[in-house]
Amino acid sequence: MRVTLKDIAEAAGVSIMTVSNVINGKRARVSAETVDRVRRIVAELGYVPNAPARSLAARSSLMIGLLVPAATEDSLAISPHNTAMLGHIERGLRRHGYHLLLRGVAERAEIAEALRSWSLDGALLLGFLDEEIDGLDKAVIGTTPVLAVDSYSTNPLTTGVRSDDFTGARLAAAHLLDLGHRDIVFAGPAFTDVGVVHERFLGFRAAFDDRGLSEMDCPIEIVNTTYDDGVGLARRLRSSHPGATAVFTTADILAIGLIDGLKDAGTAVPEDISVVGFDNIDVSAYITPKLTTIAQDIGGKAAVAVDRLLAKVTGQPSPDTPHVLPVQLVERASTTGPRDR
Amino acid sequence: MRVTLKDIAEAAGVSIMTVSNVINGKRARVSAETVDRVRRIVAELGYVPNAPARSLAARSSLMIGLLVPAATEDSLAISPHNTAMLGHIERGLRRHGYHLLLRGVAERAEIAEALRSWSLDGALLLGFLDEEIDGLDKAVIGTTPVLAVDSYSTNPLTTGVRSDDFTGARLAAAHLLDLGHRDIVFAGPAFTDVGVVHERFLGFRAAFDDRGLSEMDCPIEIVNTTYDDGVGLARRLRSSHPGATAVFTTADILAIGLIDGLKDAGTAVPEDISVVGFDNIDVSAYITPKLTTIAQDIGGKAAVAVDRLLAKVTGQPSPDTPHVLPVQLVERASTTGPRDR
DNA sequence: CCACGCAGATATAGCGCTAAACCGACTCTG
DNA sequence: CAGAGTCGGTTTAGCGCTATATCTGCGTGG
Repeated sequence: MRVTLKDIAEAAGVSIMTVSNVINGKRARVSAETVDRVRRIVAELGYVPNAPARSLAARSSLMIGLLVPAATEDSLAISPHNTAMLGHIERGLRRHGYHLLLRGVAERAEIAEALRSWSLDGALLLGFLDEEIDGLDKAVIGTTPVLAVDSYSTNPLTTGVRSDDFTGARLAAAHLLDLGHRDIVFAGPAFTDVGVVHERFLGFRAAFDDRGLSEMDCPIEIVNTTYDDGVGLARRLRSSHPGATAVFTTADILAIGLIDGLKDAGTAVPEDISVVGFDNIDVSAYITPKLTTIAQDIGGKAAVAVDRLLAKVTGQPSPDTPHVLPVQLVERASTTGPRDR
Repeated sequence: MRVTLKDIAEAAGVSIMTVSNVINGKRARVSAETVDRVRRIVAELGYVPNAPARSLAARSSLMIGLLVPAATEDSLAISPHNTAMLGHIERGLRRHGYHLLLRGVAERAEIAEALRSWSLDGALLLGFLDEEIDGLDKAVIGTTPVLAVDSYSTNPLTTGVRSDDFTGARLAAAHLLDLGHRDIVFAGPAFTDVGVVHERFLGFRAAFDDRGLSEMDCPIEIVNTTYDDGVGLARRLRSSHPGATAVFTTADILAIGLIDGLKDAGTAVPEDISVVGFDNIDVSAYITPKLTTIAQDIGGKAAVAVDRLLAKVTGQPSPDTPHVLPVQLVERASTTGPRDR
């Protein structure tokens, strides 16, 4: 029924190992004629190697796990930014001959389980909280190469790749300040004293410091990063921060919801309120007004993540400092000077 | 180093099979005390089953392949609609204890290879061309349950799930006709005499027939379904179809590009040209004007696909007619009567 | 009191593949 | 011309797990 090495071996009149060697390109110890013959029979019989068997014997599966945080609820499980990363990562891995096991992770414990069960050759952790990454010690990870993307964890086992969030936020805030805004709201998810959001907050503050505006009040709005949360924020913004003339958000999708919510409430963007996003997802260029945002190099981040992980997988020592990708301000139409119509 | 069944067995003073039975919940032949003891030791030693070994021995991997068409070029490999499906499918599979192997497929032959190599328990084919699905005979598929999503192929091996494309297009065209449009362009990718796009074309024409407008000219614009293609279409629309007052597109992302292109060229949407999309991806509600489109029940489609596939996987006979999900017109702001300002 | 069934296990035999050791026949080479 | 390679393989020994017998007491009914 299923064609195995044995079948090929019998048909070709050689041993099973010879066939294996041919298939794996270890032609060193096989004559050219034998290679040809085996190749022909493989094609004839439509042989396809059995991956589990290969994994079991070789202790390598050519499979890379991609773990992404997933909500247990019914909301969109994968963020737009992670979705964009996903496509690039899949392509990158495929080009290198690896396969991708996609796994949404709802609870912390699942990370460990996912890592160890599938004898994965390696795993990429996309956008987890730093404390989750911190918790991954040798006992949990075992010997699986793991790399965290977008993490500020100092866990040496997961040293990975991220964007320059600090500079991004600083650029965004500088842009708003230079336009003349002074009452700027920082909108993003709850953060502790470390992590992506915290870093963006620091960058945001730094722009004020740069201009000697350290004493200035910077209202913070804690809000999740979905479209609906943006709409919700818009609803309460006028009452909670009546004087605000600009909002810096930590995610484009949040900014987009915010803009739509503001427009629905009759607040003009950018005339009444300027909005800056972060990520530069595709959609940001499609909306009206086109979103001013901080562009992350998504393709670059994915490529570095894949390269670094595969290097680790093939046993090369990996650097112990994260690769930080530059970001840049993409000035579009959602920002202008205050009362500047 | 790695904890195996053998280690547990030794520690518990039982045979390896007893441990295996406990782990797989076949407690029928194991006493309650033994179950407890083994359970405790499993937890203590942090045992996690080795999936490849299990797959090899049990000829079942708990892995479902998700194959999506992928461009070889650098463009976004996964369409927005498939991306949306992806999230729902992953969640559905995870809830049932299955894992997801995501695989972009650039060439036809890869489908066969992907299907057979990973002793997948089943596979979902997302949005492939009908002729590609047709080519999947017993010899290619083997015994792997396979289900095609969004296909009109009559291949009984892949009978799956799709939306009611015909009705969707008919609704869209009817909507435009009812608004008074007569010169409507059909914009979508090249199609043959079968398949999603063809079906939408038939539905589009049917709306004309319904109104006794069979003789009416329906210009067709062959265009791929990306944002950029939409922009490109906008550029040539005025010259190629100067009289057109409305465009029906086969994908939202194409419609969005078209709208942006038209706006850039100074053509007002919907005042000068009405645009209807298809899919109702999230973005369609974010743009300005909000896109009138045909909503597919993405969550429903994903759920049915998962349910049907898993039924097949567990050996239940599967229906030989595709599950067709209803669609509905979502009337938003990108359509209005011609010259109706 | 003896086959007989049955709970509670265990022993055996692979699944399909690979790593590593081994082997015979040649070819060098000093 | 003996010892040391090389070539072109083959054999052996699993990887960690599961399916399928098989075994061992022990209570039972006839």
